[in-house]
Amino acid sequence: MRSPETIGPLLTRYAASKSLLPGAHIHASLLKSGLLATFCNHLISFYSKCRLPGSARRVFDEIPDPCHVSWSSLVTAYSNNALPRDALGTFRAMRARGVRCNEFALPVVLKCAPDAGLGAQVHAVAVATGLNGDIFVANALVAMYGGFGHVDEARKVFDEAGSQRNAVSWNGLMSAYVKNDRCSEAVEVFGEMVWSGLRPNEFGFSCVVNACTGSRDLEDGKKVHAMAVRTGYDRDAFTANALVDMYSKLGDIHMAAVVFGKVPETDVVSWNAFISGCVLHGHDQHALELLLQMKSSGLVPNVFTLSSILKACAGAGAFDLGRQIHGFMIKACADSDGYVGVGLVDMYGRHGLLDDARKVFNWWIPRKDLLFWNALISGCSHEGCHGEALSLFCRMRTECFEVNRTTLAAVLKSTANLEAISDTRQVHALSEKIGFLSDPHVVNGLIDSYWKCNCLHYANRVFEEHSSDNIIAFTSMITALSQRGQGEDAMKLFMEMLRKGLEPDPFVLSSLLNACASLSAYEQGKQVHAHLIKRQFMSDVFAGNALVYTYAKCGSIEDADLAFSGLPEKGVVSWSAMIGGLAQHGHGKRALEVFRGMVDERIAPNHITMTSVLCACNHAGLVDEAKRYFNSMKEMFGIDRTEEHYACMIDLLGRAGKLDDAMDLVNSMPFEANGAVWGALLAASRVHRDPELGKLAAEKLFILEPEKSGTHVLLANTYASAGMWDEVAKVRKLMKDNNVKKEPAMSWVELKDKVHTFIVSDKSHPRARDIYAKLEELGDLMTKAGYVPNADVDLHDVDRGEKELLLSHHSERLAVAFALISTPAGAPIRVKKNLRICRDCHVAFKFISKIVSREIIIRDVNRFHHFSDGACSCGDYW
DNA sequence: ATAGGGTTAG
Repeated sequence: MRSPETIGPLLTRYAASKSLLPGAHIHASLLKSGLLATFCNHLISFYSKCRLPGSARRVFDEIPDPCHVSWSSLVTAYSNNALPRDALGTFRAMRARGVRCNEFALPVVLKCAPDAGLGAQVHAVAVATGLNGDIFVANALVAMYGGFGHVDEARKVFDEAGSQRNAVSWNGLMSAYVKNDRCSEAVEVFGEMVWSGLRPNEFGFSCVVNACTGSRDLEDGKKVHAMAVRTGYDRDAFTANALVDMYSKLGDIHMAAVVFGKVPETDVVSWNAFISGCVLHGHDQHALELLLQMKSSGLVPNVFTLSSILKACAGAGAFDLGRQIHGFMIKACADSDGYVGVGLVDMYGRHGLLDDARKVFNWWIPRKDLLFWNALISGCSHEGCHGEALSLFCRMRTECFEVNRTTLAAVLKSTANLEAISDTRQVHALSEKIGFLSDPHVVNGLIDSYWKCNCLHYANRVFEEHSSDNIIAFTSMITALSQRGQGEDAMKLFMEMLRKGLEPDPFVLSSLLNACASLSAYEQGKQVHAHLIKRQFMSDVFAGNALVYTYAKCGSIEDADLAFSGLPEKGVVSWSAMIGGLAQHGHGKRALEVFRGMVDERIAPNHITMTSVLCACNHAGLVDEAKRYFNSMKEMFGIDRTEEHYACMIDLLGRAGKLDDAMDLVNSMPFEANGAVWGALLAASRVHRDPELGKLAAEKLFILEPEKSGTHVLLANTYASAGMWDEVAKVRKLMKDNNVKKEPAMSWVELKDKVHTFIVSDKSHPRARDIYAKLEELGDLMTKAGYVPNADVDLHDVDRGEKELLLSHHSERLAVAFALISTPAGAPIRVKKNLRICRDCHVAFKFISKIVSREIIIRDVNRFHHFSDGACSCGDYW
């Protein structure tokens, strides 16, 4: 037996190193020698630290008359071993017995308080016993109030602590603000602490970094980072991880990578922080690469990692990996974590695998909370099962009771697509009732839904109520306007937003780029690009993709290419945008090369990519390649053929003159042929002079799309191309009888900040005189160069000379002439047109491009034509 | 050298 005075320190040492066996041995010998009561407090503490609160309790029960230290040690044993109810019960028993409450018991009891009410009762005990003056107790009170959302109470306790305040007090107060979404105040508290002369420790640094993250304040964050480097606290594991989290959450992926590389001991949390930031900002592919690196560094991903990675899988189309994670989870029984389940429902939902999503949803009994419902409802909205989304929403209201902004936003997407005005109004009323009308996402959903339901009045009202300080409301309106072709109004609204002092973010700029794309506003697109650079948004994946798309739509495939090469990360959307752009510009071979590059990079194509690929084959006349892709896409990429793929294929076969093959495909496809299919066949029948097929297609179109005037014109042209003039006359009479009007052909050209609109024989433009003079001048030069007008197929009921004059006054010619007299020599000219370019203008622009030595780029409804030096990029195949 | 308070990833 050891000498009694060494026993206490020994037990303390065993407790610190959790050496259970030697400690238990001492316990036994104390029992034997009858000295237990002397060292009972050491023993209770020892068992508590060894995570054996039951043994601590048995020691306590052996003591005939436990003192206040024994009592508070037992309370601590329960509290520190996650038994809050036992801790509280023991505390009550101790109070009931009249045992003195000391300053050690209160903090651990406060940690166990289930709500602020009980916490306040403990606070009252502290005041009654005068223990509230103890700084440990005060700090614990600050933490308790902070944790239950009573920040102002926490502040009061903090203030009352006066000169006793220490670093823990400051950190606790900061944490209280951070936990209650008052991050900028937390940053201020940090400033006060520094000002008061107290040097922040590692807790303070990690806490203030989180505050900067929460208040999205990168400027302050960088200052704190610099300060941490100066004081060496950037080497602290928590602070380093918090810095990684800050940079990656705030979108500075580059700095996140730098800081991540300097984390002294990279752990799962560091990886998770970095990976989740990547996913948050759309760098899905990067996130997946990080997972591999993480695994090869020997760390095991946990549920945090997996739920981030599932999002990345959903975004990047890395669907096999998603399935592997699902399998891994079933095996590892990691299903208790709801986040991963939600990630699975979300991933399957976004992949169009609604059955799998439903299965996971129905199988995940343990925690079917709000998030699960949201994931499934979002999946349904996403996949177009809008009716199911609505009925799930109703079921949810009875089974789950809770609804949040994600739910509302998802269900509004469905009411929008169903154009269900009364449902939209009901969701609007519910949002108002439960206080979500201040939420930007809900406002966004409402505006969008009212737009789609054609209720401009309500959309405007919601917008005006929230427009003053809400950038998301502006973004919704700008998106809605640009999607409805009101690009100019979208630009105006953006200017208004700037005037109101709202800082543009990547979302609104991406939306604005779409407006530029729809307007073919190249110059304005470049300005938005400049905004993106100036505000350091170039690492934003969405904005980057929008740039590719916009430059392509504005006729500059070179700029699109540059934007594409500069993307920080290329996802399926980026590749598809580039392939689609190349396809529209007639660079079929290059589009296919890019597609092969995409496959080499192991980016899984989706159905949109495949449409672009087929479209590329179409514009370049690559029939065999198209057939190969069309026939093997299911097998190679797991993509089912959609109506669009069939329409594209039928168009391609028709254009190539394989009308029989095209009809075979129409008859064998699993869809009812739609307007796009018959339209393609009608166009093909005109080019390849098959009036019989033209008649059939036109008859279908008269039923399917009676509102479209183009059908009559194309049919008449088909007859005209086959020399069937009687039939031409019949169609013309039919048009007159049915009062069908040709959709007016229009062209647009951008000059500086303004888009100029022209219609045929337009005289309304302020510079009309100069424009017509230019056309006349060009006409002479063209005739000298060998140009012969081709007026055979024009439907206007006028004599030949007049027809030729009309041709030379087509809207695209006016637009080109206007650009010629308004822009410097040699500058390329970009014109957008609402119909297909006419044959005669196509010939004329070839001549003009050579005469004036300019590149003329025409975007028609179908594709781009680049005229340069007497030739067109389409090779006259269109 | 008997007990207590504040920090990280979805």
